[in-house]
Amino acid sequence: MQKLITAMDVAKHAGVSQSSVSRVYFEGATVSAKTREKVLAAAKELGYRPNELARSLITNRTKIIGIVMKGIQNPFYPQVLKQFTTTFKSLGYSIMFVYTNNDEIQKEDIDILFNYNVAGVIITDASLSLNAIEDFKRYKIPLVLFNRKIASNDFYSVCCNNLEASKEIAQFLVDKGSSDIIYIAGNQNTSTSKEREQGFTEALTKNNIALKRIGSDYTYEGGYKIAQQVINENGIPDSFFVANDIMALGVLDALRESSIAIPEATKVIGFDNIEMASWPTYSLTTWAQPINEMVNQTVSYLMSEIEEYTGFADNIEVNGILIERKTT
Amino acid sequence: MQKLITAMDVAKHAGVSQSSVSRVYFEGATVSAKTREKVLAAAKELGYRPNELARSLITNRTKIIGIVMKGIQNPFYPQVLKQFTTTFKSLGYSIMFVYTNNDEIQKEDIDILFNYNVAGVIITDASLSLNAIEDFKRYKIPLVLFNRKIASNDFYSVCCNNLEASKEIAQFLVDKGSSDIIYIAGNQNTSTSKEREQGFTEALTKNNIALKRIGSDYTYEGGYKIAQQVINENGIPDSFFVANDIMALGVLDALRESSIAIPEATKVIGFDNIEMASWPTYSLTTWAQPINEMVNQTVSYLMSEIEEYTGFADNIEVNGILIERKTT
DNA sequence: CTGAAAGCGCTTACAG
DNA sequence: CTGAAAGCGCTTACAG
Repeated sequence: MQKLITAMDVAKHAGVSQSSVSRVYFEGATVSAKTREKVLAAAKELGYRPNELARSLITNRTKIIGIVMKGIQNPFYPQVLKQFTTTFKSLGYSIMFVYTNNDEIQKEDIDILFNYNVAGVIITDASLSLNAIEDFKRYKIPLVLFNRKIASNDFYSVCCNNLEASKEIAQFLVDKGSSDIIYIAGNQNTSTSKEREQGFTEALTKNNIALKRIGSDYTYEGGYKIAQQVINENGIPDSFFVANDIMALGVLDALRESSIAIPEATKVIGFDNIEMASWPTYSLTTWAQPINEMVNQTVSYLMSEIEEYTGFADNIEVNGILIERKTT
Repeated sequence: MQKLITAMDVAKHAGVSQSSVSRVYFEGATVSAKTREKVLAAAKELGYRPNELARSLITNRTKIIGIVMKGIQNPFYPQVLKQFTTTFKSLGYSIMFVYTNNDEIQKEDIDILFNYNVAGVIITDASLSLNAIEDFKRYKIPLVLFNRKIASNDFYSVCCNNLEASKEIAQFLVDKGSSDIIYIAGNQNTSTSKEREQGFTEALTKNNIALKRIGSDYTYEGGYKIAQQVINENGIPDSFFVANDIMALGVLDALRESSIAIPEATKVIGFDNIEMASWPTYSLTTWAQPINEMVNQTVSYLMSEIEEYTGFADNIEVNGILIERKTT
């Protein structure tokens, strides 16, 4: 390994003390313009850069945010990741990325983040095992559940207002004249799918319509298969409310393969407003999740908890908006 | 901030020295079974975990790999990210994720990775500014350019064999009877687009066919617009070779909107084999990039350079395979 | 096999 | 404003 240029090397070269070098790179420290100049010149010449690891060790705080993601196959999440990365970068924070297959985050998934002493963690589209919950509490690491909440209410979560959204969606379909409606759910036990189902059911009940529910898994293939099944077995309803866009695209494709006219014979509405929903082939009516605002809420909570840990928990719900396109 | 449990705390609790605690957690160190037991028991009780930052500082090496990604909107790359994360995790490495908008990676994009003293870096779908090149050389950080190469040949790159692939694609189209063929290029200056164009041109020339080339930008919208333009201005060719799948989907959608029968009136072939290419709506013929093998080549190079830095550079080309679907 | 001690590259009271 | 010194939590020769 290459010998690192350290603050000591720069100090010698500049004829100042190592502390002075440190002060030049530490925001808020006071150094005279003259010293700063000498240090920066020496640093440039030697190719010095402050070692972030040493910094983190001595200050006992890192500028790393852990992001744990499951559904990276769903185009919604790369967008989210992009937003987070960009926003945190502007605040001087880096992203440690963890991919997991677990619906319920396990201790093993996050161990490494704790070992690196991350400043905060964001978990998207997954819940937490008891083990993991304990660790977050024990080590007082700020956590935000993004687009998912957990039953215990022990952590801060940021979601779209799913209940309100699905009520509006239901009313929208009813107003369009639908009375025979199928809800295609996402993975069981996910708060998003449950809430969307709940709001939807409530609004339908108000209109004296019984909900038909079919379970699926938040994937394109899941939506595709379920729609085929509906076509073959149940007959086509007036409309489908599909718990996320990527499934809705599967539903659309299956309906088309059976030459079912949309929106004439049946209507389809999704959730998320992923990029593909706006493609002319799909032109999917959907609910836009306000990613920007959700990201901002998450970031500002984390920043304040990093500043001073309180463990404060809340479920934040951000309003979205219906995007009407050609499938309704 | 919470007081950390350190090796010293564990040592006192277990009645051994701090060195012994360290040895229990350091692979390859020798400790008696008895000591190990005492230490682990104490550690468990106290909730000790070795501080990765202190470790990295003293050993002067981290277990962090930086991944710099530009095209996260293209579904090809989330897949790549997933593979890298999974593979590196099994090797004990974590991922620091950097998103950038720059076609040419700038010093600012990677500064933070150097400050964290990452063990290695992967840059996908982007090239390097001179500044950045210098830094990688100067600090001797192993680097792999993934799915992109740069002119200077100074770094290891891992790509699909674009030249061979595009030759085969050309021959495939010619064999299908095409003689009027348009190539829709990706971003200018990207090695992938240039190589695909070159191989394609060579094979067409052999068949006495002149290439028609239109530049675009590797996005869905880009493909869509170009195809509309072709429809309105140039007339439909026998077939399109589109430099990546996401653009090809845009092309398909535009053709369909104009009710152009595929593959009867014109054929379309893409590159990447992203998941959506297999969706029944698209069923796009394409070239499958062997992601797994590309990832493995990247990882094994990085691992050996981390073991012992040589700065060895090479351009690795991995063979892919034509996936024939319904658009040809 | 184990412990005492040096040292990784920083920040930060403490004097001056 | 600046320097000398302690200390963050580890690894690793060095003795024993």
